[in-house]
Parts: sequence; C-alpha cells; structure tokens
Amino acid sequence: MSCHKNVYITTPIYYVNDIAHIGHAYTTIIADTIARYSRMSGLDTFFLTGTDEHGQKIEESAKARGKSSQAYADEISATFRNLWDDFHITYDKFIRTTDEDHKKGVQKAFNTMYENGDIYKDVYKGHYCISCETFFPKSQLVDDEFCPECGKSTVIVEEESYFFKLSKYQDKLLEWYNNNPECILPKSKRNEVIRFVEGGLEDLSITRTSFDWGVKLPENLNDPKHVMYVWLDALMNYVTALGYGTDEKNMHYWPARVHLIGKDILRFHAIYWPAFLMSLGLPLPKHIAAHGWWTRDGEKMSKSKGNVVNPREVADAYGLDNFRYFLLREVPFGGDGDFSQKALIDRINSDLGNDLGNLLNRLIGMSDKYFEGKIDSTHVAKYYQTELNEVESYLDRLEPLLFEMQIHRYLEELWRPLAVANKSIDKYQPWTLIKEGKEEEVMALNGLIAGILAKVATMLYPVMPEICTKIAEALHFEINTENWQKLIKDKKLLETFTIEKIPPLFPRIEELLLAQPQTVVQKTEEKPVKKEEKKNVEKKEEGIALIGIDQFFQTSLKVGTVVAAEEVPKSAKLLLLQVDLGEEHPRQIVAGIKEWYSAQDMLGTQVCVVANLKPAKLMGYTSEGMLLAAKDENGLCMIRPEKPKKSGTSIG
RNA sequence: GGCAAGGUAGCUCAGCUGGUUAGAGCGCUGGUCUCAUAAGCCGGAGGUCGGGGAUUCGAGUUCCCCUCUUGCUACCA
Repeated sequence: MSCHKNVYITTPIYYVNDIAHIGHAYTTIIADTIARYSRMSGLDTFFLTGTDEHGQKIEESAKARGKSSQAYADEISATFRNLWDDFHITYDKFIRTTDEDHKKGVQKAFNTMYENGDIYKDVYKGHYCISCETFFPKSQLVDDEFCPECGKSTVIVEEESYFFKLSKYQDKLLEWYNNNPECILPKSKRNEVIRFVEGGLEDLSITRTSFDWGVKLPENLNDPKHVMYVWLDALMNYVTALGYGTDEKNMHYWPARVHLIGKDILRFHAIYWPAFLMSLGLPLPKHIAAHGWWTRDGEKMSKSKGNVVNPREVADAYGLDNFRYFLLREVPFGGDGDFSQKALIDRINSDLGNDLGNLLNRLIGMSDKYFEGKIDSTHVAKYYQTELNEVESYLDRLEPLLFEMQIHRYLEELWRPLAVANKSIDKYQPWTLIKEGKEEEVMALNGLIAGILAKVATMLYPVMPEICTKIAEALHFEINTENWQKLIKDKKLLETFTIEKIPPLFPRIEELLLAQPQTVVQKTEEKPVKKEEKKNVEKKEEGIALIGIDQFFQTSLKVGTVVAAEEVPKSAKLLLLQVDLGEEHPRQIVAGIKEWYSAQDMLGTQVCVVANLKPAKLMGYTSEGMLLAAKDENGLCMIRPEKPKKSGTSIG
C-alpha cells in the first residue's frame, strides 16, 4: 500500500568478485519493475543499485591479475553497469563503495556510532576465512581448519579490532520484528531471523588491520591501520547514496520502502543493518524482501558445471521483456525458481503469444476488416457494462500485490482481463453481428477490447516496458502517469483513434534458441554414479566444497561383515576382501590396509563400506566399494559399528 | 538433535476463522467458431487432499502419532 509519498527501492550492491548472473538480473529486474510502477503511479521514486568493491578478496583478485584494486574494481563494476544499461534498468543512482561521497558518509556514520558509545576497541582472535571475509568460531570449522562456508583453509588472526555493540540491540530488534510483521518478507524468513536473534547476539567486529583495501576510519580516531569491515561499508551504501554524511540532499527518500535482496544475505540486512540504523538514530526500512535462488533444469548452477544462466544471452535470444516476464511470473516471491528454456518458451507462447499478442491481432483484424482500423469507444458501456465491471474488479486488486512483492500473483491477475476480452469476442461473435447490420455493437466491442488491452498494457508496462510501449503505440496512446490515472484509477477508455497494423509481438517459438549446456544433456543419459564423479571434480577445483545433506545421502554407507580375506599378491598394501552387505553375493573390496591389518585380523569383523562407489580395478582386482578408516601419524584404524549390526545395515 | 514451513489432479500451485458434488493455470483430450500467431471459446478425463488415529452431526481445513521434503540452527565427523 502506498503510505509513503516517496518510494526508495534498492538492490544489493553487487560484489565485484563475480560477473553478473541470472540471480543478479532477477533482483535488479524486480526492483526495476517496482520502481517503474511507482513512477508511473506518480510517486516520487528513487531506485538505487551499484557495486560493492572493497575487501581482501578484491585486493587479492586484483593482485592476481596484476592490477590495482581500483582498476580491477572499475572494470568489473562497469560490466554490471553496462548490463543494467543494456537491460534498460531505470536506476536513479549507481553507487560504488569506492565513491568519495560514500566513503565520507561511512566515516561519518562510524563517528556517530562511536560517539553514541556503540563502538569500542578490543582484540579479536579467531579463525578467519579470507575468501569469505568472515571469522568462524573453531567449533564451526571443518577439521579444525577449513571454512564451513567455502571449505578453504582458514588462518588464525589475532588483531586489534573495533567492535559494534550488536548485543545491545537484541531486544530492540526483536521488538521491531514483532511490531512490524511485514518488515521481513517472505514471512517464513522473518521467523528464522527472530529465532536467530533470540539465540543471542554477539558484538560485531567491524574493522580489519590485515588488509588495506577498504574505507579508512575517520581521521579523528587517528588509527590508520584499520579499514572498515566490508559489511559495514557495504550496508551503509543505502544511506550514503542519498547523501548521508555529505550533502544529504536526497535523504528525504529515507527510509527505504524495500531493500530487495537474495536470501543468502538476509542476516546482514535483517540484523546488522537495522541495528546500525538504530545506532545512527535513523528510521528503519519498511520491507526487507528476500527472494530465492534459480536453478537450471532442476540443477544447481555452478561455474564448474558450466550451466550458469547468462542473462544477456537469454535476453538476446528470447527478448528482454519476455525474459523479464518469465522471471517475475514463474515463481512466487521468496521461493526458488527453475529456469529452463522449455518453461520460458511455454510462457512466451502461451501467456504472451496466445492470450496477449493474439488478442491484439484479433483486434487489428476486426477493426481493419469492419471499420478500416477505426476504433470508437463511445458505446462500450451501453453494450458491455458487465464485461467492464468484471475487468475493473480485477484491475482494482492489482496494486497491493505488487507492493507486497506478489508479482507472480500480480501477473496472474492481470491476465484475467485478457480472458474477458477473448471470451467476449466468442460470445458476441462480431462476424455475425456485422452480417446482421449491428455495426454499433461491433464497434463497441472493439472499443472494449482496445480498452482492455490499453489497461493491461499500462499495468504490464513496469514488467514489459518495450512491448507495452509498442502496444500503446498501436492503440495511439502513451503510457504515463496521466493515462495510468485515466485508464486505471478513473476507469476510462481510450479516445477514438485508428489502430496501427503492427506485426505479431510474440512470434511462436518452436524450438530451443540456445544450445543446452553439456551437463544438462548428460543428466538425462547418465546415472547418479556419474553425478558423483562430477561432484568430485568440483571438489578438486574449489577445495573442500560444502555439500548439502541430500548430497551426503547420495553416498550409500553400509555395515558389512568380512566373510573372506586374503592378500593381494605382489602388493605391499592391498588386501582382497569379500564383504557381506546383506546382498545376494558378498562384495569384493580391495582395501589398502595391509600395513596395519592382516587378512586374519579382518576375517569375521564388521566394517563400514561405501556401497555405491563406482567399481574400480586395483592390481587387476575389481573393487566394489570402499572401507571407512581413519589415519593419522600413528597409523590407521578401521571405523566399525560399536555393536554388531546386521550385514547391510545402512549408516546415516 | 532442536525449531519452522510444507506434503492437494501428470506438472506448478490456490483452498480464510471446519459445512452441500475439492479448485486454477499448464499439459492431455473431445467439440466448435473464424476476427486472430495450428491462436480463441465450450466440454471432458484425471485427486482414497502423505499414512494412521482422535474430536465433531460434519475435517483437505482442529488435535495426537508416524513418514517424507525443504529451510534455519546445533552438534558430531
């Protein structure tokens, strides 16, 4: 609902360590759509996007490429900006965290929080992941060393740091969540945040001395070795973009109507950010809206799989507006979405081509054939009041859906008037009416259809600006605030005009327009075993990758009983075992344990086996599984069930 | 392990505070008009509403148990 006169909409600022993918495009397109609607409806709108450019990771990436941090950031930042420009994203400001104004604003904020007693200096000791730029308690580390987020090695860092008194805001945050049921969307995410905060908040380390590429502390603190923690720097962009700490000239847009984000950065936005704002004495945003992920053909996207959706490629092949429509229509806000060319083509052919594009064509045909293109709405209400009422009742429901981020519902509802139009043509059969000499009725029907198309095009404009502009041109009107008021709010119809005969807006798409990535093709042909192989490849490339529990369960672990054991001839390490896994035949498993266990040792004992491993040949013997064992400097020992278990019992 | 949300037609989902024959879109299928992009319109098939139990005159809708999925979180590896 519009209760602010000003509407301020933000996307996250995108980290320049990555190139733009479908997720970035999705966030930005949602924001653009809301911004366009706000402007169209006459609200004073400010739409912000930009890039986040500081941090150790950037410093290192730049170094690795032999560039200065600034040059590297310039380069990647430009790729984002160019993409948004090519996508006709109507941002009012593209902020960069390397902007001087931003840096000044952040320093001002730091000072204010410091003066308010929310920042203190202490020593931080912890395991730090350079890649994630995050400290982790050792309890969270993998193997006491590796980052639980990215799997890379962490380093122990003991450094002087400034801390923000996040703990102080725990109750105030909870109060905010409770008093503002819609502060975090979707609501299920709000519950997660509440539970997390209820679990207790620790003060937040907000400066670093281990690298240099960041905003320095305010000079009056005279502590030049510190730079600000990237999240403090980054979050602050939402106010520095409005001039906070410098000219303040756009601060009247604050607080934000909505911060659009991906669900991965919810915690920063839903906990740290409001706490920072409280400390600064600024009002809190109305909504923090977290959307879900996109998969491709049901699979997670990753660079190593080579199945990342390139938004530019898709837009080029299928049309920018069509892509926008698909993204916004396909998935309920907050949920994960699946991108596939088939789904995209279905949307284009069915929703856009059949229901919308073809309707315009029908109107062009009828008006051309019967009235040489002229359309006059004078008598619409006389014959079609029922249809008008129905259409208006649908249109009346739309606006709230958009501002509640229910854009898929918004589009669904927006299609109902089109159905009314398509049905009316069949119901009243203008071709029959014309034969009966009822020209006024036919003209009125055309007026009705034209009116419906004009209204739908207006409301669809924020989602599909180019296409709707074309529709408007064909119907000789312009999409602007005045006409939005007239067609939507005042429920008027179009004036008399002569329709333009334009070619079909959505030519039918009969085949995939983009080549499918290899992995997707393989997926249908190969069994899960292959899938695991790919996972392994991924590991090698990225260090110890994190997996989901689902992936873990792809590994079949079973208790087995060794029913036969012998040495593999000419091998120093291998034993040849027959292990009963409760299957028809025992598995033959070749295990490299002879240095620690003799064949006799193993016979009759129970072991844990990876049962769905692709068979391998070792010294000429097929091995159909792998034994679990632990090895350190003192040797190797088997992992066994504590108590005897039936052969084949699964472990998990 | 804890918490949360879910399991409804082939697919994606809607079903508010319990009430007559459980809905939509897509897909499939039969029919039909001709203004139109093999589009439109009308009709049809298809669901023991995850399983079991309880409350009730009556439960997809409430309660309990089980099961599976997803998310967050803890801990172990």
